[in-house]
Amino acid sequence: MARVTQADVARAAGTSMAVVSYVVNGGPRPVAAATRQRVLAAIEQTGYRPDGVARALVGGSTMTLGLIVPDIANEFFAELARAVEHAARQVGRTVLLANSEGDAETELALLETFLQRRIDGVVIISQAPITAARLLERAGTRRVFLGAAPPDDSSIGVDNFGGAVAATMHLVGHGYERIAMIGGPADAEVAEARREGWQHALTSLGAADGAFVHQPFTVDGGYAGGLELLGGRPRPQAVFAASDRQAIGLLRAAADEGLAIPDDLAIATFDGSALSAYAVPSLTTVQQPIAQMAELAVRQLTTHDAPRLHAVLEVDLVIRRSCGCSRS
Amino acid sequence: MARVTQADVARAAGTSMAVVSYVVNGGPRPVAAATRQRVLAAIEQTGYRPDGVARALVGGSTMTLGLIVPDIANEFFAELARAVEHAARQVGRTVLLANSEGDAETELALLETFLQRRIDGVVIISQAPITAARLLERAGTRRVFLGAAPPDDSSIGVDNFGGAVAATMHLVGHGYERIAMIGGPADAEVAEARREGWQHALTSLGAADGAFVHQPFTVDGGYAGGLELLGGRPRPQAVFAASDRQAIGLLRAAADEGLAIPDDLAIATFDGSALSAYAVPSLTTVQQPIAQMAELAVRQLTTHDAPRLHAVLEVDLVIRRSCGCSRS
DNA sequence: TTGAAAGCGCTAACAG
DNA sequence: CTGTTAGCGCTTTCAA
Repeated sequence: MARVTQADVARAAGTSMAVVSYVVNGGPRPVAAATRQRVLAAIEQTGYRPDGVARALVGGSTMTLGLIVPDIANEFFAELARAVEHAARQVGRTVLLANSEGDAETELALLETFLQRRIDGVVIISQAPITAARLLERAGTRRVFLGAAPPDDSSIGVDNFGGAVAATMHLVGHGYERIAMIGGPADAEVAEARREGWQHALTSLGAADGAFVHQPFTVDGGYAGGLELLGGRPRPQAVFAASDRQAIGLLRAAADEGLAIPDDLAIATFDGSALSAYAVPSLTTVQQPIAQMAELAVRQLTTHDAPRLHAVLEVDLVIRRSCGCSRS
Repeated sequence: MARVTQADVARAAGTSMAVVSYVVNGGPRPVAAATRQRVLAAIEQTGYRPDGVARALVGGSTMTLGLIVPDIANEFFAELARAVEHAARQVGRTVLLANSEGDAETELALLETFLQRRIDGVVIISQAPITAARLLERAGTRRVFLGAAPPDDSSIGVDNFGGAVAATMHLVGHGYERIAMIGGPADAEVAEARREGWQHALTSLGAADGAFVHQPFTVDGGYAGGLELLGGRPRPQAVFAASDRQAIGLLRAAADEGLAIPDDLAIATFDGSALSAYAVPSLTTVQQPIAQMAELAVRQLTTHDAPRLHAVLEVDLVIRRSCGCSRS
C-alpha cells in the first residue's frame, strides 16, 4: 500500500526516472515512441499517480488558486465561487476556499495560510485591500481584487453607478415619484457607487431626493431598512435595494405592512443572484456578470505576465415582476 | 525578493537548520531558552514563512481537506461548505473545494486531482459512493460521505424518515386531509427516505394516500411539481416538499394559481437552509444540523485512527408561517 | 542541547 | 534519445 513513486515506474519500465518524467510531462526532452509505450504501460500497471506536492516543491507552481470571500453562504459569493472553481478547473487549477467572515484580521490570517501553502494566486473580496495587497506584494503572489481594491493592483469590478442609474431610471419610467433606497454600509465603496447612481438618476430627472437608509448587505438589513422606509410619510412608491439579500428582507417588510408588490410598492435591486429570480414576485435586478468576472480573474492569475488589469464590467438590468412592468 | 528559507534563518541566528525546525514546531527536541529567542528574533527579522509544500513532502500531511459538493451555489451546500471550512480552520486545516456538478465522472476526476494534491481527507456528497470509496481506499485516503454512502465507509446522515414523519404529522395536526408531496429523484436515497416518512405518517393515520410527484431538487422542479399537484382535483390542502429549493418553486406555482399561503395551501419542507427563513411566508421546515455535520466530518478526518463513523443525526422541525400555525 | 546529513518525490540540467 | 545527479525546503534520525 506504500506510495508508488516515479522510481517504481522507472524500474518497471526498465528506464530512468528522467524518462518517466519526460513522458508524464510531455517534455522537456523527447522520448522514443517505443520507450514511451513501455513507460505508459508501467504507469498503468503500477497505478502510479504523480505527486503534486513533490512537483510543486521543485517546480514552483502548486497549480492552486486561493479564493477568499466574506461568506460563502451568501448567494452571490456562492455563485461567484462556483464560477471561479469552474474556470480554474478548465485550466487545471484547484481552488482553496476560505471565508473571511467580513473581518480584516481573519482575512489576513487566511492569506498568511494561503501563502504558506504557496498558492499561485488569489482572488479576493477584501475587507482591507491595502494591507492585503502589501502582504501579497511582499510575498510575490499574484492576486486580483473583486470589488474594493487598491488603486495599483489588478481588480475587477462592475459599473455600480451605471447599474444603479439604470434601475432607478427604470423605476422613474414607471411614473413613480417617491423612490427610496436601501443602501449598503457607508464605508463600502460599491455601496456608495450604487447610492450615487440612484441619486444621480433622481436629481437628473428633477425629482426630489428620495429617502435613504444605510443597512448591512443582509436580509435582516433589508427588513429593517424596509420597515423604516415604509413607515415614512409620504410612503415611497418604489424602493431600490442595493443588494438582492436586502430586497428579500424588504419583501418581508412589505408583507408585514400588507403591501402588495408591485401594486402598492415597486422594487428593483442589485446583484442578479438566483435569489432574485426565485423570489415571489421575481425581482427586477441589476445583474452582475459573475461568470465573466470569474473567467477574467482566473485568466489574470494564470496567464504568464499578464499586465495589470483594471476591469469595470458592464451590468445588465433584468426586468422581472417586482418593478411593475407586467402589471395588467 | 527570493524566498527566505530555514537556512537563512539559521544563518541569521547562528544556529543550525535543525534548531530552527525545533523551535518552529515546538519539537521534537528541546531548545535552550536563549537559543530559542535568537531563532525567534531571526525569524522575525528575516520575515521567514515556513514552506508548507516542503513540509508536506517530508512530513506526510498537507493539512488540507477536500470538499466535493454537487453545486456550491445551492444554499444547502453553501451553508455546509461554510461550516466545513470553519471547522477545518479551527483545527488548522485548509479546504480545497470542488463542484461535481452532479456528475459521477466529474466527481471521480476531481477526486483524482485531490489525490494528486495529497489531501489528508475528503468530505464528499457523492454521486457514485461505491466507486469513490474504492478509489479512496486504494489511495489510503480518509473520507466521510454525507448522504449517500457505501455501507462500510464512514458516513454522516440525518434522520430523513423521521423528519418527514414529523413534518407530515404536523400538517395532519392542522387538520389537513389531502397532503401531497413533491419528492426528489427516484434514485436518490435521501429522497426516498423522506418519501417513506411522508407515506408512513399518512397511512399510520389512516389517511388516504396523497398525491406524489418525483422532481429534481431544484426550484424549477418544485415549480413543475407544484403546478402538477395544484392542478389535480381535488386539490391538496397541503404539500410537503422534499427540499427548500423545491418549496421555493412551489411558492411560485401557488402564486400562479392565485393560492394564498397558508390559507389556501399549507407548506412544509426539508433542509432548513436560509432560503426557508427568507421566503414569504417563511417556511416551516425540517432543519438539518449543518454545523454538527461539518464538525463531525472534520473531526472524523483529523483525529488519529478514529473508528468508522456511522452517524444519523437528529433533525429539527422548525415551525414558521407556511404551515398555518400562525393563522389568526 | 545542538549539529550534520539523509532523504521525501520530482524536475531539469548536464553528460553520454 | 536516455541516464545521472543535483537540488527544491524541510523534518528527523544519529552523533557529538
